[in-house]
Amino acid sequence: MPLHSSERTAQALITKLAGRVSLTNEDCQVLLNIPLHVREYRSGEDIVHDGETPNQCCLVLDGWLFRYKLIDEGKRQILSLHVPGEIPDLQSFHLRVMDHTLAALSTATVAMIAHTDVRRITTKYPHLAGCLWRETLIDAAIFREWMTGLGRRNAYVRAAHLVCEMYVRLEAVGLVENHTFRFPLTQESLADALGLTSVHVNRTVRALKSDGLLTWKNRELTIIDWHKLVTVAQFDPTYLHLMKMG
Amino acid sequence: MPLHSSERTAQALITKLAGRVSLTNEDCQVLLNIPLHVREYRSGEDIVHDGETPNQCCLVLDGWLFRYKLIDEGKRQILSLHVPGEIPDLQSFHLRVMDHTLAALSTATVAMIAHTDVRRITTKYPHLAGCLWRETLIDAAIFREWMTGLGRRNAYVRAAHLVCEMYVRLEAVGLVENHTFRFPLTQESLADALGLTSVHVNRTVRALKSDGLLTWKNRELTIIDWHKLVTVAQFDPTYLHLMKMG
DNA sequence: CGCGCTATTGAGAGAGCTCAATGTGCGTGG
DNA sequence: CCACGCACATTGAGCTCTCTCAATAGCGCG
Repeated sequence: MPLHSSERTAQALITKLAGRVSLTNEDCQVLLNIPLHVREYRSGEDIVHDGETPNQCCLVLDGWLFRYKLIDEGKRQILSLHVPGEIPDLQSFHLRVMDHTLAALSTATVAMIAHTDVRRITTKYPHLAGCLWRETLIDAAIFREWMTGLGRRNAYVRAAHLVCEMYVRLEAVGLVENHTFRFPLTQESLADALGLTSVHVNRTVRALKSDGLLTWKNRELTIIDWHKLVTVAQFDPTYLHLMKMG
Repeated sequence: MPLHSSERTAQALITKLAGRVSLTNEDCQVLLNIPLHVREYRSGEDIVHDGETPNQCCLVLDGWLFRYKLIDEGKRQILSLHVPGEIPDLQSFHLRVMDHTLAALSTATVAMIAHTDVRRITTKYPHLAGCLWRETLIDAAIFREWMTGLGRRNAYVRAAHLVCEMYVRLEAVGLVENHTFRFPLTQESLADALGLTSVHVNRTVRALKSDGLLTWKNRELTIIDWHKLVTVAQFDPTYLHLMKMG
């Protein structure tokens, strides 16, 4: 029997959280009953803008989102990439004003959750509050790793590291098949994520390909030599905190 | 009448939180009753190490702490600086393993808080849980700003931006006097925070000084021209989320 | 068929790095 | 009170990673 639309969507969140913490049956029931408002975004479309004061946040159901800041004369830094099961703007629940913009990287389906509902749940169910808090902390852990790359890793290593990270994150939500996954970035957006120019990304990616580490074509990326990639990137997935807790 | 030592220390946290959210009398009472264990650290001493699984976190009472990651061959990225009133490793409450190291930047006094006590409080007082959650979100907001600097700002602007940030953060806890504050970094640690080499930091700082923006001597930094500094850095303090909420 | 977006390539320039030497201030011990 | 050691700061010179500018190529879609 097919699930209701709202159940199907909340299921994404449950699956994600359940992969990281222990959820009781009650927890699951509560999550399944959150009112959701499903919405589609086109690639490149802004969802919540820098400076706004949102009263809802969004759960990614399908496609990728990303967050970015703009500084003088069109310079852009991409702060994070978000895949299904994540709530990229959960911070807006406790921080009134957006200090960056959330947008769709590809065509994307998201489920909006009202802050009032989040408040109701976090007040009544401390364990669920803890789960959500934890998600925002993992977010921050990823920021720390990116900072380290931006400050101390060269272009080649930094790119390799990002590929490792996205591979592991997508694996965790079942979106990798045959070492292959959708990687819906343009070279320009990849450049903005890595703090480079698109010209240099082009050369860096070419090197990664010609060194036999990966292939990337038509928004599909395939890992050719995981071991070498991990070695190059000095990739240690601890910071993704995928282990269960609580 | 002098406060008890533990009251005096918890007061630091209350003052900090009260500057950002509304605390009820009950909230304050709860905070004042947290068992604390005060401890001193020498400059440079590690407090919690990468890979550890701490069962407590620490409130800064005096001095500065910092967090960092080490990568191959001694490269170091400083991820954050922490001043009195902050709880730099609060994330360890929900993330079992440390993905970075917390250390003392200067001689520092901290108050240790057991995770069990945090759990007791956050479970029973959702509003306080929210306050603490919010603190970790502000942490993450600062990460985002630093990432933007690391990826997209040049050395001069990045350094100016950090000075602006620390000025505002210290102002908020009353540690600025006459546009002057303690800035206990060496050029080497500043370099690791900015993702530069100490040689380049030396030249960058010289430029900031000779452009009449600031002075910095004997670990004391004075802002000479705040307006120009803000303009150079394109500094907008929104991301510090100093406005009250909730 | 042609427009628009994305990717690719070349060549020159520059911000920031590396290596290495020198300077400065301060605490310690004789 | 001076000598010494140590940590930190400063400076020079050459180098390289990444950027800028600009041109060309490929591809999907109306």
